[in-house]
Amino acid sequence: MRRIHDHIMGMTMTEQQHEVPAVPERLKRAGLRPTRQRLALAALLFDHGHRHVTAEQLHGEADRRAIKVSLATIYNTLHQFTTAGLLREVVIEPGRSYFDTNTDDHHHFYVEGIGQLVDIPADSVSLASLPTPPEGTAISRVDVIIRIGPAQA
Amino acid sequence: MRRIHDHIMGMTMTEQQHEVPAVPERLKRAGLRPTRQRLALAALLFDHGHRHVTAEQLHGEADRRAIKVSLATIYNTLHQFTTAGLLREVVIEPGRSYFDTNTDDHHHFYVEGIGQLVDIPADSVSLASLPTPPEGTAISRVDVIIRIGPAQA
DNA sequence: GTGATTGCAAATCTTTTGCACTAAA
DNA sequence: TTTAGTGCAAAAGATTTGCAATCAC
Repeated sequence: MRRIHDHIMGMTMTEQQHEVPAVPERLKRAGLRPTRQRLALAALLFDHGHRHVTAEQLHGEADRRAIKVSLATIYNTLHQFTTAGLLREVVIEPGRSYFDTNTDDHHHFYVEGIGQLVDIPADSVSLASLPTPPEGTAISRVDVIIRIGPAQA
Repeated sequence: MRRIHDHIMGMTMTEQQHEVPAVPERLKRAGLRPTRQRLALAALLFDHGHRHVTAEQLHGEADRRAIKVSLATIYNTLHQFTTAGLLREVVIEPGRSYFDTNTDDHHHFYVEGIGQLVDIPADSVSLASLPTPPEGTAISRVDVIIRIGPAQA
C-alpha cells in the first residue's frame, strides 16, 4: 500500500499548508476505519490529481491493479467518502453518477457523447444575482453544467 | 378527446401570436403521428401550465383518468417529445429523469427531500463570462440547478 | 394495405440490501 | 473480543427492447 497523503491531488505546498489532513485522518474523523479497501480506493482516487469517476470505472481500475474490492463496497465507499466531504457527487445523465475528487466550489463542462467531465473554476463563471430561494429554504448548492458538443452542431 | 391547442400552457395571447403551432401540428412536423396516446399525453402535459413530471408520475395520471397507456409508451413518448423540442429533460438525481414542459431558456430550483422542481427565469440568473469551451466544441446547453433545503440546515 | 405505433413481458443497467464472514481496534 | 466493514448474491428501480397485434394514413 502506498502512502496516499504524500501528494494530495496536485495541490501546491501553499495549499497543503492549510492543514488539509491526510486521508486516513479524514476518514477517522468521519468515523470511518481506514481499512485496506478504503485506503486502496483512496489511493486510486486521490493520488493522481483531480478525477471524475463512476463506480463502474473505479471498479474496473481496482480490478486491473489486482485490488480485490466488490462493486457493492465501491458504492458504499464512494457514498461514505461523499458524506465525509472527500468527494462530490455530480449528476449529469440519468442512470449514472460521477464522483468528483475536487470538492472545492466549481462547475463542469460535460462533453456529450463521450460522457466526459471537465472542471471549470468557480471564478470562470460569474453567477451574479441569484434569485431568492422560497421562504424557509436556503441554498445548499449551485450546480452549473455546461454541455458541449461538436462545433456548429 | 379534448382540444389541446385551445390553451397552450398559460401563455398570454401576445405570446401565442408568436405562431406557436398547435401540438398536433408540431408532432406532424417532427414526423410523429398524432396518435390517441400521444395526444392524450400531450393534453396531460400541456393543457395546464408548465409542469415537471417523471415518467412514473405521468403514467399514474393517465391511469387515474382511465387513459390506457403502457409505461413503455410513456417513456417512448417523453423521449420523442423531447427530441421534437416539446419537452426538455432535466437530470437532477441519479436514477430519475424529469421532463419539463417549459423549453425556453431557464433554470431550476430543486427542493431536496421533496424532489420538487421550480422554474427560474433565465434573466434571474446573471451568467456572465462563460468560459470558452475546448477547441472544436460548442456549448449546446447550460444548466443551472440551485439546490435548496430547509433554512440554516 | 402498409408502415408506424403500441403493449406486454422480458431484458438491461445501475444501485441498494441482507446476511454470513472477516478484519480493525 | 467487539463492532465495523466486506463480499456475494439477490433485490430493487428506472429505463429499454423485441415482437406480435393494432392503428393512422
